[in-house]
Amino acid sequence: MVTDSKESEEKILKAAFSVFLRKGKAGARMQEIADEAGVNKSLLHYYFRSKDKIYLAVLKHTVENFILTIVQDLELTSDLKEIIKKLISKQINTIKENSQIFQFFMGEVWMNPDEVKNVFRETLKILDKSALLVIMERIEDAVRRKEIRKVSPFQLIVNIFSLDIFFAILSPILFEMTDFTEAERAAIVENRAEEVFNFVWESIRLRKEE
Amino acid sequence: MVTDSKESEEKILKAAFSVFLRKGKAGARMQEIADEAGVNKSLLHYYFRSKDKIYLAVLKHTVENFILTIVQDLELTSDLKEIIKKLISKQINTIKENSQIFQFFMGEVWMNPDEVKNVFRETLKILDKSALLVIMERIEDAVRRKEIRKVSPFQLIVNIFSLDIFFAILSPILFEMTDFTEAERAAIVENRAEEVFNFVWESIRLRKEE
DNA sequence: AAACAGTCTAACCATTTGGTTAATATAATT
DNA sequence: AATTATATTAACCAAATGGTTAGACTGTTT
Repeated sequence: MVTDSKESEEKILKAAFSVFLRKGKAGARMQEIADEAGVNKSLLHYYFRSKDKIYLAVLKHTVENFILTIVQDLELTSDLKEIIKKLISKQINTIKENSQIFQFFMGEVWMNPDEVKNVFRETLKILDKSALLVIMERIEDAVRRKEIRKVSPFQLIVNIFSLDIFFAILSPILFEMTDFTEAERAAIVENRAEEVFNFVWESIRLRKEE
Repeated sequence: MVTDSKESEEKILKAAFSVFLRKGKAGARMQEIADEAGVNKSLLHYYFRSKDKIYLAVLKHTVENFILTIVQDLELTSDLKEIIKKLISKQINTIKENSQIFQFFMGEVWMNPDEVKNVFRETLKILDKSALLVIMERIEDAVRRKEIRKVSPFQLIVNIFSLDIFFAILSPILFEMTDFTEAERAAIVENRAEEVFNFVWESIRLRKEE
């Protein structure tokens, strides 16, 4: 039944997103995407020309998500401490809710580094980076005001994101190295945002006498 | 020419390692492995039964590398500060030298989480974990001696490794967000170990009056 | 030197895969 | 209602892929 023209395209994209995220570029199958979209396989080639093109669409979406997660649009509290606390908690929540996206991204970065890099560059041109710039300014402000020690805003943000994402992706495996019970593990995951904030803030805040 | 029996097996393994690391499980091709090993494709099935089995061998090797990188065998300086400094610099060097392994690992974790988890568990049983335990004890000692603030040894080690590996894998892409020149980027990469150590140490060291 | 066992290969196979084609169904336009 | 443009599908195809088989080569044992 020919119901609706552009809805098919969306259904395909949605299905492609789901399949590529689960199987990766090499593992994804056109037939599986078609099935999941409830559509004939030829239609995939009708709307997108090839597997590569569909993959590209998915990759774009993924990269956008990735960047927006790092940046995060925060209400601009004046207090850097609050800004960082909110940034971390928002990042961790976003990662938790979309962990597949980030795992996929980490995987594809290595499989198709050039393609990912290109898409990354393109996406950066389009996206609004003001939120990131504001945070960086706040960090520099705080350094000037001696609220925190001298740090590179870029490296600080990278450090924060590292602490957020790596744990989110690998914690199930890392826990294998420990004797924690299920309950303890859950508690650690639950408190990760606080732990990261503490770790970061203790590192950068300036004490009175220093 | 039939030269040597067990050398073929090794050549195959080596080639498999190279191909799987570059292409991932789904993207790797038996023929490519055979070619790279300079061997008939049937021989792959003669020594290993299937693609899955070869993959498993590669995965095991990878996981071992991964764990050994986290753990690192250090000479046991008495000073925790020195231990951490050495741990970070060794981890970063290992990651830099074998970045493919870690990128592959991060990718496979999400594609075959259960398989990876199993291999991880198995490998943990075999490997000598005493080095890790010693470091953890040192951390707890240092807490007792009020050299550092109260931290969970597990989380501290995870945090350190996060800061090491995430940057190593993603820095080329993250730099796209900045205006750094090539020289500046190189300098940042070069100094990453020091940056991480500072970040960590500033976070955990206890000041006199605290 | 004959028999044997282990190693290795060429040829082959069934299945899967991305992609194409030609025809059909539906919606839009005249 | 006839024509045209757009969606959609079933059937098909060539190439690629993991795997098998039957035989050949080589070194060892008898």
